Amino acid sequence: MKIASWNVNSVKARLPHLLAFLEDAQPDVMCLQETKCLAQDFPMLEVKGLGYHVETIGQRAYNGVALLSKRPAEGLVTGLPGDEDDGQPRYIEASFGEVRIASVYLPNGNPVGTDKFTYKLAWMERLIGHTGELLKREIPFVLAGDYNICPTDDDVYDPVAFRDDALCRAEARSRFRALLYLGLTDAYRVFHREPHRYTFWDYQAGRWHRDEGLRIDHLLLAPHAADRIAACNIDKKPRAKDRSSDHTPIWCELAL
DNA sequence: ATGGTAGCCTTGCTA
Repeated sequence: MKIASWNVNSVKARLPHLLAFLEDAQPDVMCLQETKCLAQDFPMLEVKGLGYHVETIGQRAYNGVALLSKRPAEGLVTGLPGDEDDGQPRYIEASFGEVRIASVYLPNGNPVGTDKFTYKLAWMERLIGHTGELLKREIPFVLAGDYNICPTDDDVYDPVAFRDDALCRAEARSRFRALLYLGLTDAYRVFHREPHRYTFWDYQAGRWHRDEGLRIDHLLLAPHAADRIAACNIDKKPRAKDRSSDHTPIWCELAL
């Protein structure tokens, strides 16, 4: 089973690139973030035309997540549990056979010192709590998405410049590590130990051409999924295209 | 050199 994740930075602007990726990579489940459109405005026909089912929640201009899948989703959960007043569409989760998969769009949190950073940390606390609930079920699951966290300085092109950025701050990194201490596995690091491998390159200042990026998109595996991991990689080809997202897809293969 | 780019339905916000 192949699972991919991609922050597309507007699914409507990225539709040709998304369709090309689905055709080439043939993921069984594709997790999208920053779709930036209401569910009613999602380009359903084009995606369904490639044989994918679609589950999505969204709003105009910001946020939005989706699960595209070759088999229909079951047991859909929309919104991260733990705060009824949080209306930002950043989390969607469902089962595909025996595997449960979530598309996660963790808050950016910049600038530090504002309510945006407070919201990020609170959201992470809720994700930690919900992960604990999922672990109790003792099923294979994958939390895939844009975490807006560089786990270590090896995941940043310029750690000094980003020292006080919300993506690198200790408060955020410690909560990411808390997810790992609960038993989740960073799928990319199972196969790749080298530093400076990225999933995001800012549009500005020629960051892509200089390979000055961040590793902020992650596939976190529950123990029963980590037991079955066969491969994981970052696919840089979509980032090289014209009119690309600032992120590129990451995927893993589970022997399930 | 405190810049630069992209998307949205904008004239600023978010990233």
